Amino acid sequence: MIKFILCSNNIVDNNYSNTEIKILDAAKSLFLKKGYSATTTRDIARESDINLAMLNYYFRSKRRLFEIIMFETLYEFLSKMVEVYNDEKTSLEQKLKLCSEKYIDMIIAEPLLPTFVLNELKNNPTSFLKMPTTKMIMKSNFVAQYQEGVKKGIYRKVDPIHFVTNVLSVIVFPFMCSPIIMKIENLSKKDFNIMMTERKKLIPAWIIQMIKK
Amino acid sequence: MIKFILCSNNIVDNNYSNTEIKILDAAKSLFLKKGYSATTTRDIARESDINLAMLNYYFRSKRRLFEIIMFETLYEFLSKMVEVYNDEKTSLEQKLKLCSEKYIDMIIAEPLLPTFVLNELKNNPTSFLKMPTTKMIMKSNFVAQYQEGVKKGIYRKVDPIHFVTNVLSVIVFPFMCSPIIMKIENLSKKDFNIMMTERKKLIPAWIIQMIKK
DNA sequence: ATATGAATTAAACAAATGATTAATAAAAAA
DNA sequence: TTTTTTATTAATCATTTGTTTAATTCATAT
Repeated sequence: MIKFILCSNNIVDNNYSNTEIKILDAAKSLFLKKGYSATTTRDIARESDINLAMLNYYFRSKRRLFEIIMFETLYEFLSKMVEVYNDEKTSLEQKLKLCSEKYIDMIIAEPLLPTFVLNELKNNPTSFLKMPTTKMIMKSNFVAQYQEGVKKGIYRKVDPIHFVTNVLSVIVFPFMCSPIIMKIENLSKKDFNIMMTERKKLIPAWIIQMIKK
Repeated sequence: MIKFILCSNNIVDNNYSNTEIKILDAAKSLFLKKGYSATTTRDIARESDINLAMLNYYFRSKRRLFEIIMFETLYEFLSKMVEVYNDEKTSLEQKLKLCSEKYIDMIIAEPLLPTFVLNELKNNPTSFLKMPTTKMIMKSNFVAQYQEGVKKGIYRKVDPIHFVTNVLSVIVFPFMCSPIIMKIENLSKKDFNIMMTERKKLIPAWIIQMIKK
């Protein structure tokens, strides 16, 4: 049984001391903002207002601290996915609506997460290998419902991986382009979030049109 | 008039000496692979097989070298965009086909580019501000044709920024997820590229279904 | 109250890193 | 050829960075 927990806003049983939590919070914030290499241990010490030596005292090394944060962040991310995708009670169309709402809210709350995850994953794909929930998406109720629809002749047939990829693409990618979109459309951060909120309703409709015969 | 040119495979009039080109090639490759902070000047010197001091002799600082590469990379990326989007002879549907083909080929040739650009842009959005072609996409023939279609009642009406964002999302995002997709689908790099090549045909059809009434 | 272990601190270390220097080699100009 | 400019090299500098140490404070149990 894994005993992990990352940040102060998490609820799972938490063995971490105050100091550890301060370190983890600051480190997560900095790693997300600047990435692994650009974040120094002294940055983390300053931001969390602890003595530099405490980082190594509690977490042994910067690398190990990073890996704990990476694991927790990935786990949190994937858990929220699985939750929606495997709900037996909802239809495919409801799931589409639920997951775009949930993801968009989640990323508005933590906008640096997607770029961070995908970027650090590129440098170290093995950290993803360890995650249990990884393959669950393709075996989820969500995909099964799509394939049923194909059988019934309601939906067009494509490899489910394309279907899932498309859904995630139109949800997540715009956030990764936020600096570009904000620039070319002259949007404030607030305006941008309004635009993303609009998409909560639009995306399910687009996806349905995309697959419906 | 800007006189820039980055790498050996570029053709524009090139004032750079052999040594400079070796440095630029190695630096681009390393910056793309590892990002700015994780790349050291000694890495670049080793990879380009030049003396460490030559980097500062020719480019003054690591930061300045990076900015040259970033500018050139962005410029190259955006130029290819504008080319397709502003072609007066092609229809919207042809443009969709052309641009998904062109982008997918481009990213297959340089798969690290999207993550690199978006990641480094997050750290320094001003570098994008300097680019001239930035706002051209929204004023392109591509967008105009979509809006015409809306007027004619052929296409559903949404803010063009959503339309453009969606097109780019389904083209680019899958590449940024390549480690994930390869993992959950058990694909080799070759298999993955085949899958992306499939999408060249699929994407234009999806987008049309998405917007057509 | 005292002793024991855990938590915290300031200082220091060793390696890495961006940048510079001073000397030398090569190329171009005189 | 000689002079002058440009390119290249090895060595060095000053910081920065991850990590450790040794001393000190704090908390807890005896």
